[in-house]
Amino acid sequence: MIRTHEAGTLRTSHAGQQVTLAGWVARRRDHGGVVFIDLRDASGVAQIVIRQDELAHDLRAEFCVRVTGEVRRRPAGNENPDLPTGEVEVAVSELEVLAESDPLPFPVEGAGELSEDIRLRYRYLDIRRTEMAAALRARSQAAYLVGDVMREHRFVNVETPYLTRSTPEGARDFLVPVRLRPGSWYALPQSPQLFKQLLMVSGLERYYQLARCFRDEDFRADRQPEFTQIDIEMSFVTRADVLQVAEDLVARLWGEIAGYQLPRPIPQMTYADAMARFGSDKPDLRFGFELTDLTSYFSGSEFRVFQAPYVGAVVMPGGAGQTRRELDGWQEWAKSRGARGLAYVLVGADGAVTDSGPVARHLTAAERAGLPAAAGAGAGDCVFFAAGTANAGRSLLGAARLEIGRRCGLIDESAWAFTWVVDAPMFEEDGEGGWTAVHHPFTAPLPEWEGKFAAEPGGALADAYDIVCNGTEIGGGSIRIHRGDVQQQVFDVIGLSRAEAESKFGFLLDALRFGPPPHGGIAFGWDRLMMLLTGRDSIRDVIAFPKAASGHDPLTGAPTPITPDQRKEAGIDVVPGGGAPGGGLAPGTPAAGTPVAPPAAAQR
RNA sequence: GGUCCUGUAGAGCAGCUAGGAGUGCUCGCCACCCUGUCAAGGUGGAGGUCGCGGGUUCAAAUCCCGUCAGGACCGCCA
Repeated sequence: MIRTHEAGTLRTSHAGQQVTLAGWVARRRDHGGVVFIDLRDASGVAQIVIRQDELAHDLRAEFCVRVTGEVRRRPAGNENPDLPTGEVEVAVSELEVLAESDPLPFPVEGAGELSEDIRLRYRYLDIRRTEMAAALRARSQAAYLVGDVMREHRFVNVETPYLTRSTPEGARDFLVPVRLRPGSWYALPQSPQLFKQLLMVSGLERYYQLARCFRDEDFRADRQPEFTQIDIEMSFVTRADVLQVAEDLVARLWGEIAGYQLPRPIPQMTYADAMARFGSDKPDLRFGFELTDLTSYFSGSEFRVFQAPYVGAVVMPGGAGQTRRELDGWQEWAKSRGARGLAYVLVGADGAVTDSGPVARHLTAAERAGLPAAAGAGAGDCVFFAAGTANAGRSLLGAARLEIGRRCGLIDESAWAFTWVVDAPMFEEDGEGGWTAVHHPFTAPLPEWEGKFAAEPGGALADAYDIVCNGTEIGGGSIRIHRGDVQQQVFDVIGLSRAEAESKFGFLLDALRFGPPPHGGIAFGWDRLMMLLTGRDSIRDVIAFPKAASGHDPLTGAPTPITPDQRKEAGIDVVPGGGAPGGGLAPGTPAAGTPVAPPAAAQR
């Protein structure tokens, strides 16, 4: 080693020792006759003192240096209590510049807010900053904890392929051309879902993996095109067994990283409850102000807007004091979410509904009189309404509830509020008269729905569970279908023909013919989970080299065009069907609107 | 595909509502001074296509149109 000690480890017990340190110039304080340098390495910072060395004046921020000298107690009164090493300093006898640094594109030390673009372009400098380094260290520590917990539960860590088969359902795939089979493409996995189910058929019984997943969809602050899941699957289990393991994992992570003792078991609520009470399948339980259902209250109303399948309300405490401009702002807010507006009434200081707003004058005296109590509003509050279909109305009110929570400071930022949301619907209408799987088509129905989900898809409930923390879904899973006939019924409901099913999932259906065990699992969004655990606002702050929100990598410039030669060699423009090895079109009808038909299943 | 916000020196910003010379702030950078600082301090200095293009105007960082880039959200994300 070219150093004897790490800077952040020096203490008074080292006083009198000769040490050699190596690291970066975090700060320099040049007094002419004496120069102080804060030397930073991965362990922390130590002050070094340089006298009568001309080289010291030429040091600049982020020079990489090596120093040798004696550790001394600082003179009385000059200790720095803010620094772990603040009682000592190194009196330098030798100074060597290992590498100089150009002037920095942005301050590495003491930086406040920085544009993310420049941080990503010089990500290696960004990671020198303690906040970023701390996030990556926390992530590493958390990954070790996951390994510990999974090993204690005797899970087998298996790596599943990154080069796999395109599955047209769900998100868009990232595609990889294959030189040896011109015109044929691999897809990067959206999740290891099918492989982990195959591993259950294999009899491993307990599988986990920190798996990279790829989805070619638009970005959000908490969404990246490649992201990591803690992927878990278990055999011979019921829902309760999976939740037990999941809670063990979450409890360990929050206990050791956030110092938070997770209450066990984590409470559960049904999907239907979550939607009715919070207007969301991932409710933020850090504050109350649940939605109220006023459908029956207004069932006889003459007000045409309230003659709807669903009328609901949410209360904004103190909202009656809002200016006209603020109330109009809510209309704009609602319109930006695709709603017509957000009706409201204001409750006066006397506890009675005032005449303000466009709704109050349409209500009868009786309706107005009972409204505050029915909506749970008190004097000075504002009641927002949504009327329409239950789904749309509740979603709007749920979003309004979150917005109220933010604007009114109702959310305790230091709180952790976990819940399971269980029993989601199996299917939802696809808008074209058919059904589509809410979760994925391998999700098992609740036991009581097993015999009848096909006859009544709209009401069928899945044996599925999402874990929600502070209004963010951090994981989700289900008990899977392990019988081929049930799987086939699901495919029938979602209108997937036998030929299509065979073409797309034939390998899974094959496997289900060979004694598949009952199984189920869960996957946690690792990046999102770390974002919560480290208190960051963006998933990009817990990923070493993320893509920018615009969809590219400012550091490397990827993605880039390829050369005509690369294009030719990869066989990108080759249309399979006759010429390509193993070619021929898939059996059944190729997906409509797909210009190039997918190749036949390769397993045949 | 859509809505909104942002773009001014190397970094972070103010200036824009109400047009009047690149007017300003903090940090950084360069030179010099300085032997106890720890966001060191002091003196002096350099650094600008006000994202880009067009329009209105006697005059545009400022108003209008377009465009590009970055960000947040809706759609999308089984």
